[in-house]
Amino acid sequence: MEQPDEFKKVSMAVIKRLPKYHQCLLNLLKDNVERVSSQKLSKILGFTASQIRQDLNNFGEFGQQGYGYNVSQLYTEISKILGLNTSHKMVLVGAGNLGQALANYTGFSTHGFNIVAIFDSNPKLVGRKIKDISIYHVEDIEYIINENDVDIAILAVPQDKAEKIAIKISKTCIRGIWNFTPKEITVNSDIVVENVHLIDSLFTLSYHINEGKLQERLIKQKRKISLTHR
Amino acid sequence: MEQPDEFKKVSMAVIKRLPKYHQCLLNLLKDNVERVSSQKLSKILGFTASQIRQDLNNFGEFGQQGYGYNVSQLYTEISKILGLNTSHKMVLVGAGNLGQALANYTGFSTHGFNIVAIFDSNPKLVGRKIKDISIYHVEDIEYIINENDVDIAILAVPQDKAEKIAIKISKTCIRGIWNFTPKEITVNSDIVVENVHLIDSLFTLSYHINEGKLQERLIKQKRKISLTHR
DNA sequence: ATATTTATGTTAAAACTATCACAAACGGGG
DNA sequence: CCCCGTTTGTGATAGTTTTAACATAAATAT
Ligand SMILES: NC(=O)c1ccc[n+]([C@@H]2O[C@H](COP(=O)([O-])OP(=O)(O)OC[C@H]3O[C@@H](n4cnc5c(N)ncnc54)[C@H](O)[C@@H]3O)[C@@H](O)[C@H]2O)c1
Ligand SMILES: NC(=O)c1ccc[n+]([C@@H]2O[C@H](COP(=O)([O-])OP(=O)(O)OC[C@H]3O[C@@H](n4cnc5c(N)ncnc54)[C@H](O)[C@@H]3O)[C@@H](O)[C@H]2O)c1
Repeated sequence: MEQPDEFKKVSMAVIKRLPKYHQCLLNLLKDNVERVSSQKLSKILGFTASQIRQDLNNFGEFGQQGYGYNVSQLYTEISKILGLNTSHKMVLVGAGNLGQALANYTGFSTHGFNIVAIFDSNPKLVGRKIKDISIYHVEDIEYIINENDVDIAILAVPQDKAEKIAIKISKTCIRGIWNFTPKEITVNSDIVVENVHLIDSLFTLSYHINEGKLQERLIKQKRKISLTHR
Repeated sequence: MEQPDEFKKVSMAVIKRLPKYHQCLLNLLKDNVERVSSQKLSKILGFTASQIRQDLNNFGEFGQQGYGYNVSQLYTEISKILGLNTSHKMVLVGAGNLGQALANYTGFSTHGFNIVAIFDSNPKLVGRKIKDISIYHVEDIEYIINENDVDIAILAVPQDKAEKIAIKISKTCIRGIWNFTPKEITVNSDIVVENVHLIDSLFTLSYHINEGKLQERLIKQKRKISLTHR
């Protein structure tokens, strides 16, 4: 089952770091920095230089001995790898609290991610606009997605509605779902799902805040806490 | 420098799964399920039964051979580990698009995370309320945090303001910062920072959507892409 | 030209995670 | 009370990710 190097799957750990490289290189580019070494990147990003070289080598030989990496070239390559060289059309489903915040945010379109339509089930919202983007009734979603060649659907609906909508749009030309509901959605197709589970993030923060007390508790007990069910 | 077992640091990978266990057990509890085996949890969560047992063993011996885990007990224990047995006071900094969405969300308080004050620099917002929570001027933030024994600060301000505010509140009784700005903030103290980098999440989604094309490109080249800087 | 410095790509080792496998403990039924 | 099926906790194993080391190549200085 050994695969040749070229087709070896890139690990999730590496992929998660790519946006950091992208951001960092964009900053360097803005500062008119022409070249950068893994060493310098290491200083900025806090990853080891070795890791940076290995990460980049998953995708190609972008550097040169004695010179380092050309900032502009590397930025372009990483953009391509992340699929940022072409722009993306998105739809937003759910124009509630979170949906409206996302619709009003300008930071996505600066990277080529544009919301082209918004959907809701609330008749009071349908027909309105957010930043010139029309809100349509969710029943028209499949048609509008296909008609406009939309890439990505942002899910910001109540969690009990998430699954149904996900299944619905999985029959369109949608390639990815950006899911803001706490629900773990599963679509049986080649659609990619990226979850933003804010509660998990908050709980992780809480864990770290609580870590000290947790240790104290264990130290007092002098050994593992053991339970019996009655 | 070997540490005894009880004090061995729990790995990040495990911590990230704890909220999943918590959610899952809450669901079981609601369904009045009394006991559960690692096997059954495995079915629900998609982790291996072995991993689940090892994860839980980082914190104690919560199960019993031949019986499994008592849902209610395990839920309580995981809640304690995550620091959810006591309620948390939070402040929100930045009452813009995202800030308002977060302030209006009820899902945090159901887990004991309550926003007790909101801060902004915009005089038009100061004095108003969101869901009965007053918006104060950000210059009063240190006083109000300390006065109310606030745990957590939510950062939803423009990114160029993030660092300054972070430094300011790091001198209060704040224990954790939940950072929604793209800025990587560093506070030189024992304050925990949890980042929600939405752009990174979107880029990761984009990567996966683009993955197919990326492979094609590599296959056509028949080997790694190699660059020279001139 | 040639030597020296810089810095990559890559191989090897170390550290970290996940899975396997099984003895030991418990529950329940006869 | 004892047997048998269940299921944990754990030590061993396998797999993954990170870090270290270095041969090699380009750039720069001499
Ligand atoms: N607001 C937050 O800060 C926040 C934080 C974490 C998670 N979330 C999650 O994000 C999701 C949205 O949160 P929110 O606060 O914006 O909720 P919300 O109730 O304010 O908005 C939900 C919107 O979805 C619309 N809707 C309902 N059913 C629909 C359907 N079938 N099709 C299309 N639209 C439909 C509603 O009309 C409403 O406008 C929820 O799942 C929530 O759990 C929100
Ligand atoms: N809205 C989104 O969907 C979204 C998505 C990703 C990231 N973000 C990030 O979240 C942050 C907030 O985004 P937003 O869309 O809500 O922006 P916004 O401009 O709507 O809101 C920012 C708010 O912060 C206030 N503010 C400015 N300076 C302040 C200061 N010194 N102290 C206190 N308050 C101050 C402003 O008055 C404003 O109300 C930004 O860093 C943004 O990059 C937002």
